Amino acid sequence: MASASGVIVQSVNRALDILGCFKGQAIELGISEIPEKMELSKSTVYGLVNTRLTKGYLEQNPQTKRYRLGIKLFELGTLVYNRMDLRNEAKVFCEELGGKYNTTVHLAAHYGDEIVYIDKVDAPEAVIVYSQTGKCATMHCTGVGKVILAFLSEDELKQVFAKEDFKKYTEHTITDQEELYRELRRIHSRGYAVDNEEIETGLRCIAAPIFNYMNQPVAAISVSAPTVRLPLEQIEAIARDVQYYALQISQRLGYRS
Amino acid sequence: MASASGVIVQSVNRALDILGCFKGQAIELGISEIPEKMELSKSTVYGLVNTRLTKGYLEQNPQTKRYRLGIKLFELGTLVYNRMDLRNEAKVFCEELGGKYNTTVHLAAHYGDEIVYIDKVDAPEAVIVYSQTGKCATMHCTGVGKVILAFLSEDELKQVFAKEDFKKYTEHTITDQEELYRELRRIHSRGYAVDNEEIETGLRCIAAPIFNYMNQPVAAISVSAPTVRLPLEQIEAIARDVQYYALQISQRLGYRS
DNA sequence: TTATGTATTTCCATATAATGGATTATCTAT
DNA sequence: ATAGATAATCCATTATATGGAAATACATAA
Repeated sequence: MASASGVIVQSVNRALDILGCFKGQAIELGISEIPEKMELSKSTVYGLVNTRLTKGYLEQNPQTKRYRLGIKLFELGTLVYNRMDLRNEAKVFCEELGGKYNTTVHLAAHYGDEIVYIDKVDAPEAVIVYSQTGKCATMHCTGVGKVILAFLSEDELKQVFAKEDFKKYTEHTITDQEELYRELRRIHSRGYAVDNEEIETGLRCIAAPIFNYMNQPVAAISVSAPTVRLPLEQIEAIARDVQYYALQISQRLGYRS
Repeated sequence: MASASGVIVQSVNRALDILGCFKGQAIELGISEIPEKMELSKSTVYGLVNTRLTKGYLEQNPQTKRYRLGIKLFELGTLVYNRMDLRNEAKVFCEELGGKYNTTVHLAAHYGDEIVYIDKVDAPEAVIVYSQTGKCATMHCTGVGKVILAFLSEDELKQVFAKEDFKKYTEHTITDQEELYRELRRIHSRGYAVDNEEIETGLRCIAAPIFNYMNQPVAAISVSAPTVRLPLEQIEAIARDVQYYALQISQRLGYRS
């Protein structure tokens, strides 16, 4: 994925970059705001945008003339969602795990150089549920992120480190690269990761890796809950269980230890 | 949307058509199966596919070398989903309606010349739930489809009729164009549509239209349940309630009767 | 192991089609 | 009515996408 080998069609590439502009805060963009974000002339952007528009990949607000991501992306997105083998295999295990500890369970997958949440099972007693599904996990301060990093090869890890900015979310967030390396080694040796209020104060999280038949860490599951419900002294016991479920899923993917 | 006005960038257009090839039964396609489905040379397709590949809009199975829709579509799809104003506005009303009659409630929106299910609230007692979300509704044999058709202008209706093939799903499916016209007039005058086992035997469904501030039928909601739970003699009463909720949503969109 | 067939990937010269700059049209607000 | 801002259109130029052919990779069978 990250390997930019082979033929790249410029206009298609640019059109895809334009879609990327809509991932930020701005839900709608005017036609002249897009060239500001990328080195392109307005008329070039216009052609690209207009092409996507006619196909429903972008929509235009008839009042404001501004553009936003279109329904076709939703259609294809749900297709991808429904066809995701990993998600389908993991579903029952995630539900069982969540029910056991009354925690939210996340399933995240590793694609190229990002980790994407692909499913979530809410805690039975959950009150407010805000879905991370479809979003990218930060690598350095989430359980699923760290545990996948911990099992990557040295090369892959370097590549990820080069792109990730180690933003500080809480006072527990590990922002020092050396310290993160040590943490990853620790995670690797014990087989699970703990996010101890590193992305949000008051939230703790235990994650274990999922491997495919080639022994690659293609995904991870995690249980997360307020610190009071995941007390430090219980972590090791729960982690073993998370690892157990992760192994079940791995085996469904053809993994044999 | 359907208006192919303005500049169209050929390669982008073709790249989007390629994505469309993956909407059918075939989840994965080989590079040489794609040119079969569209008038293009293999190397052209290769360039287009490869470009999408590097951006994560397509993925390649390393074993089989075959392609499938990529994670980026899922990411953007969920963005679209979360940002859909209509869905956010309608949510509470759909839930209330579903709870009241213990039925599944669907919300579908009208985009260009298709009607897409954008949300679903399961019946509280539902056992098997299979989500239509993200899929297109057939226009001639679903409640939401018919009720939106019924409020389109003559021109728009003609355009839709030209594209839709009136496939017969059950013995109740209306396949005759003239008969469908009569049905649509009936729906228009009484303000709601009934799908009486027209897409699936044993399933009945009542739908009402949602209008925007320009009085256009931009969406519809429907309640659906096994025929035994929506007996014919209760339909009119329930329909009035469905219309009521639809009106609430319409007003949220700025509609003023 | 070698041969054979199938599917993918790469190469390259050519002409087409995408591009950027300039112009015009369309709104919005004053 | 006017100004200002933004969107849409036009068009000549050349960079770029394209199709045909060739090469590679891979799987299956001899």
